[in-house]
Formats: sequence, structure tokens, C-alpha cells
Amino acid sequence: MSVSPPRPKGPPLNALRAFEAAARLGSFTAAASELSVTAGAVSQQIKTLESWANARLFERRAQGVVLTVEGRALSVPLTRGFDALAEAGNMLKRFNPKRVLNFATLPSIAQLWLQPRLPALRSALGEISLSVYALETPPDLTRTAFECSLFLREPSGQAGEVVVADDALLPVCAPEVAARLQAPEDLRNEVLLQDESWQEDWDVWAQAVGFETHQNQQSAGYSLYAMALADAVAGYGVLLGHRVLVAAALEAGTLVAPFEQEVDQGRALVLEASDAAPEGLAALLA
Amino acid sequence: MSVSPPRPKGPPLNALRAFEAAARLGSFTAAASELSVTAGAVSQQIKTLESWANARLFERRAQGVVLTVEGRALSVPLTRGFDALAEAGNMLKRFNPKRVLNFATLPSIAQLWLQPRLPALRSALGEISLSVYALETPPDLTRTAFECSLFLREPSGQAGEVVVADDALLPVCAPEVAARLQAPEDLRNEVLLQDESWQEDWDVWAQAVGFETHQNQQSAGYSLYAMALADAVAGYGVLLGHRVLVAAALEAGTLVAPFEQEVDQGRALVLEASDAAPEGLAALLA
DNA sequence: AAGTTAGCTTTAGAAAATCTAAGGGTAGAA
DNA sequence: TTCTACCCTTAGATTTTCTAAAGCTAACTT
Repeated sequence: MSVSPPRPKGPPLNALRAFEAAARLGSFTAAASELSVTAGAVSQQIKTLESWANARLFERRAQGVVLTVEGRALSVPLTRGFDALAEAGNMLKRFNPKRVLNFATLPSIAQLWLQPRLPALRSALGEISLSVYALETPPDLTRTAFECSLFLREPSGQAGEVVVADDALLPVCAPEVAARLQAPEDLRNEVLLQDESWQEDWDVWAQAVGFETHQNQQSAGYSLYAMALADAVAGYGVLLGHRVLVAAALEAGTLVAPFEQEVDQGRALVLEASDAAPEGLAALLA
Repeated sequence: MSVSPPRPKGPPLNALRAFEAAARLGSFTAAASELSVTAGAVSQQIKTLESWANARLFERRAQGVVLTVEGRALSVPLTRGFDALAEAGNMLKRFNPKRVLNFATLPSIAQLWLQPRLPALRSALGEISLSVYALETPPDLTRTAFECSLFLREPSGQAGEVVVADDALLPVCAPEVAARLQAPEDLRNEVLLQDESWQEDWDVWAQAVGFETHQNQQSAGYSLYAMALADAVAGYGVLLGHRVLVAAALEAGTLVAPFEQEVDQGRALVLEASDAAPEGLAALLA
């Protein structure tokens, strides 16, 4: 009477996870980046799930995807389920005697703000080993394996969030460049430096102080903020600085602020810590 | 500023599932059979998880495994999580326009009880396609992809359980064999037939009616109950019948019951249906 | 005390699942 | 129109997972 192997299978777990992420984020691309795979992989997983169930879960539109009624219904228990699994994951991390701290932050923050503080942070963390990841977007700490994130954004006021420092926009440049700048209008003759992922910065500042760039204003974009800052230090032009990022250079005197006007966008350097993060992390950074 | 791929990974999902099953069932072997893989696969998955977490989750003993404190703690959110995932799985099955009914039952029930009823059941199910799986042990309907199970056991009285028929033990044999049997004692000269997975049946019956087999009582074991029944029909010996399984043969007259004494062990043919099962299934079988 | 048994482990190799990369398509925006 | 931002598809590579078979160990058995 010995029978056993072939049993009907449930839906594939990884496909469920991909679907849940896509449903929660409303986009395959975003889900792919959360899961750190390509969008094609997510697309395939979701297709697998749809053909397993023989039902369409997303409507594909040219500008993105939209959940079907079935998809929306499905996402409810799934999100609940993966929340619980994430909780288990955190528990598991806490069991690990060799503790780790996975730190997610913007590349610019990593280089300009965090790096000088790293030695102190490392020694304060003791046995806990620290890994820093440069990300463009804050990860969802309840779904990813990051223990904390540090980003420039408007504080949402949620629990677990700590404002480490307030941010503001202010033009900065090398002292010799500052010497020829009396008023914002003088910027018309300078090269305006900016990070490409913060393209609006100069516009925001200009609008706030009532300064208009002319037609053929010279400017330069950088994919790394630190590179723009280096060019500013070298006297190549004027960088629209984020206070938290240029503070060190201002203090060191390699950069100066030629104008008084700071523009506060309401953003701040915000630290978020998951419950798998070491105790007292916020205190170490603030 | 484009950075992305390498992100810290959470614990592997399939390893979590294997661990959850093992924790719930208290055995790697049992978990393996629920997941329909080999025990080695479960062992590997759990080892993966343990080395991911750098913590021991099970204590290995010679007679089996026992959860560690960490393992027990971990199993709580995991079970909650996989419950929710199973709920999602059921929902997904209901979305499928091509409905299926995966039916789990004992090999003997499948052959002797279900098979004669199959045509009627199939036509009553209409579009729903039926698959029958022969299993030794009732599967956990909340965790496997079975929609219903039909086993011989003591009714637990839980919701979703329906008693289809009461069971009882009674010796049965071919009419020509019955002719030479007046009292239980006469069985000493007959070959006692039994299914090997119900080895105790004859002992239970014998004890209940106060009959003792002698030293060199002849007997024969079968790994398939239907085979034992076929031998009984052929006049080879006396089978200790389960009423629900021999009823058809008794009615057809190919077997008769030589004695009055039936022994009721409190077991019954119990149908259990998950919420992914078609409505009114119990009515079709009762 | 030796043999038996039940259950977990370990391996190598095989099979299956999953991913990436690259090329395509579509609709809204500029 | 041309861009741009998304999603899709496919082939082939990669990684994960599985099986099968042999091994271990401690508790029973005899």
C-alpha cells in the first residue's frame, strides 16, 4: 500500500512574492528593483502565476500596469502573508550572533555625509558589521533586508523615523569664485552645477529668491553629486548645495556660500530604522 | 547616479516553507511528504536556513528532531504567514474558470468505495475535473492543494468534516468458505487475510469477540486491501473486512459475513472539504 | 551485546526554476 | 513626430532545488 509522490502543487512561492511586490508598488519595474532582479524576471513570474491560476491579475497598459479585480483581491491576503514572513525574517536576523547592519542611503549622502562619520560609527557598532548600500530610492524596510535607511526627504512623521538634520538649498562655490559674486544676478556669468537627479534644484532656488537665468545660461550636470562638488571646489562653477551635503566643505573652507539666501524645501536628512536594527542607532547618527 | 543591483537578500522563501512544515509536523520526513519531496531536500533547505541565520533551529535526535527555542519562536509568525499565503492560493484557485477537484483518499477507499461511485460523481461535478490521489495519510487541507480528503478515522467533530458512513470490523469470506464456519473458533483452520497497514484489525476483532488465534495460525498480508479482498472472493481465506469497503461485495453476494459480531472502533468514513472545494460536495457523496 | 529500526545527513549528478540581456511594442508627452 | 517610460518576449546562462544512494546514530529488540 505504498503510494506517495505525485501531489497537486500550490502556486509557486516566488511568483507570489513577485506579484505581491508589483501589486503593492503598482509597477513591475519598481517591484523588480525591490527584489533586485530585472523587470523581465518579474514579468515572467507574474505570467507564471497568471497561467497557474488561469486568470489575469494585471491589466497591461502602455503607461504601466493596473490590478484587475482578482488581482486586487489576491493582494490582500498576500500582503498579510508576506508581512508575517518578513517578521519571521527579522526574528531570524536577530538570532544571528554575528549581527549586521545593512544601511541604505543615497550615493551622495554615502560619500559626503556618511563617509566622514564612518570610523566613529563603526567603532560605536562594535561587533556589528556595517554594509552601506547606495540606492536612488528609499527601500521599504518591512520588505527588504535593510535595517535602516537615510534619505533626503520630507519627514512623514511615522514612528521609526528620526530627523537627523534639516536640509536647505544654498549656492556654494570656491572662495575665488565667490569673490566675483555680489548678487544672484552675477550667477548669469557662471556655470551652474547640479546633480542630474536633482535637476529642479536651481529652478527652485531661483524662483524663491527671484532670480531668472537667461537663455544661454551655462550649466553642467553630474550623475554623482560628489563629482559636482569636486568641480565646484576646483572653481569650475557654482553648485546648488544641499546644506547637509556641503556642510563639511563649508566648514573646511574649501567651499563658501556667496549669498545669504537659503531655501528650505521642507526636506531633511531622515533616518528610518527597522526593528531588526541595533538599539540606539539613531543616537549614533544624530 | 545610477546604482542598483546588489541588495542584501532576505531568507530564502522555500527554505522558510520547508522549515514551517517541519516545525508544524515535528518531523522532516513528514514535512517532506507534505511538500512531496524527499527528506533529503527538506534537510538541505533547513540547513540552508540555519546557516543563513547562523543559528540552530532544530535539535537533531536519533528518534527525530525537536525545535530549539529559536525554532519555536520562528515558527509562530511563519505559520501565520503561510496560512495567509494558503488563503491566497485558495482564492487563486477559485479564480480559475477551469475548476478542479483534487481528491485525497486511501488507496483502498479509492478502489473499493470511490470507484463504483465515480461515474455518478463525475457527472454531478459537470465542468469540474476530478483527480483522485491515493495517500496513506490524510493531508492538511489548509496547506496542500487538495480540495478534499476521504479517510477512515475517528471523526474529530471539526467544522468541514462530514461522516459519510460508519465503519466497523467484520470477517468476510466467500460463501463456500462461510459454509464451514460455525463459530469464531473455526477460524483457526482458515487463512486470515489482512491489509498490512491495518495489522491490528484481526487482533482487535479477536479480542472483542473473545477469540484467540493459536500459535501457528495461518495468515496472509497484502499491501493493497483490494488484493486481499480479491483473494477472499477467490476463497483463499477470511478477510477482516471494513464495512464500508466490503459493503459492495456483500451486496453482490461475492462475499458473505459468517458471523454476527461486528466490532465498532469508532471510526468512520470521514469527508473533509477545504473552502476551495465545490459547494455541496458532501451531499454528492453521502 | 549484537542486530534492527527510524530518522536525519551527505554527496554527486540531474532537473527545474529563475535570471539576464537584448530587442520589441505601445501610448502619452514634448 | 520623436521621446520616454513602461511592459513583453526570447534564448541562453546561471542558480536553485531535487533525487538517489549510501551513511550515521541512538533507541529498541532479541
